Amino acid sequence: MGHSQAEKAQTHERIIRIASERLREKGIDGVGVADLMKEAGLTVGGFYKHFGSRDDLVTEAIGSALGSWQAKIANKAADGEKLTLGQLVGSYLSTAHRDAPGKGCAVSALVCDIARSGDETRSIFTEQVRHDIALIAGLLDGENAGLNKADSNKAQAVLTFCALIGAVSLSRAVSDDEMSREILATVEQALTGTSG
Amino acid sequence: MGHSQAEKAQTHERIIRIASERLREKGIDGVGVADLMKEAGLTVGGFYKHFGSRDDLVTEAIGSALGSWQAKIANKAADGEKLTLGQLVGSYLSTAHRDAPGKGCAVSALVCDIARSGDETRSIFTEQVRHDIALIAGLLDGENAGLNKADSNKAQAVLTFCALIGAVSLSRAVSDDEMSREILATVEQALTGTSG
DNA sequence: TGTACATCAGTGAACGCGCGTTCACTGATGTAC
DNA sequence: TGTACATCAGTGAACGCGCGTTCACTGATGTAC
Repeated sequence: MGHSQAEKAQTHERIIRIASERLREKGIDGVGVADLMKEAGLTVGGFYKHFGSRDDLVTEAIGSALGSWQAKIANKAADGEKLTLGQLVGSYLSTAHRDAPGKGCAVSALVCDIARSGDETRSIFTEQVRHDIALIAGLLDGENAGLNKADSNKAQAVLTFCALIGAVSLSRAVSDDEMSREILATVEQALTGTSG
Repeated sequence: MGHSQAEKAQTHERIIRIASERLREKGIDGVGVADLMKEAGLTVGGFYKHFGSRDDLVTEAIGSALGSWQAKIANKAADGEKLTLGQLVGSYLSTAHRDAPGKGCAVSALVCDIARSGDETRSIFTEQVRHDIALIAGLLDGENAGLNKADSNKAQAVLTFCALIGAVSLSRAVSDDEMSREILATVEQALTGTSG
């Protein structure tokens, strides 16, 4: 039952990290405060030393979840050579990503829930989407040597983003594994093959 | 408090219709049995004369919701001349559809929820998606006079479907109206303009 | 450097509300005679 | 055709469980002297 300032910060982050995974897996209404604290090795009561309410945690955890995937991509890009669109699309539309929503992109895991959420969450979400689309548009720069770069890249980036979100969402909801894989493979082919 | 066999069937359909709208609007966890019955002009207790449990209702209502949008499209096609891809995409990506999820396509309204649902619901969903993709592929027949019709149409239909779902989902979750409209307009342009 | 004391992260029981479900009851339907 | 009776859709109060939140308490941290 010891506690220092540093420990509190660690605990806080631990709760957020667990919550951000469980939220992506089970949805906003699928995670309970008691279960979350138990998984963090704590008891319920302590929760309110970290968050004003369950809603506050959800807002913070979704923000964290939205950022974490982008951070993963950024790390991958920073690690070695620069990231290509093909790599991004390939990993996004992989069965590994489909099967691990908790560690994956929060946009495709939570779009529906966020559409029903409050202004704060939706506003954080909006900036994330804006950022993601810009990131894709940037990657298109390398591939498209066409005319009207800025505008056409932006449009192509929006289409690409929508297709990615739609494909992963559908591949998770569909119960037929063959169809699920077909959706992922087809969209990957369309976005990285002779498209754009 | 009167009741005949015909009245019971009507009541059952009324509950399902209301539930299918509210589910699309508020998600699976967002609708309560008591509220639903109240909106249908009834009291809670009677619910179990129609459904074994809340889960049973949800399964049936989602099935109904998934079918209803397709039925709407079918009617539109049957009414006058035959439906074109441009018309389908245009109405799907309209702000009217975005702003009325309760009366719109259940796929984009509930993908995330369905991914977390039981086998029965996901299986019904799967067949609906299969059907929708076939419908789009059929519409592409009219427009694409290219080679390898069957295969390329199927692939293009999958991409189109994913983009539609993604675009509407995102347009609803984003809080910036300008960005929301941009997503819809950009994807419509990409799918009906010089794409494919 | 040691000692007394305030702070506060974490505990775990208890509270209270919402909601799905149950149940005894009502009265119109519709069948049996 | 009329009458007695069984059925069952719908009522509304009550139950019980889950879950978010509160609260009195504990004991290590870290500051004041």
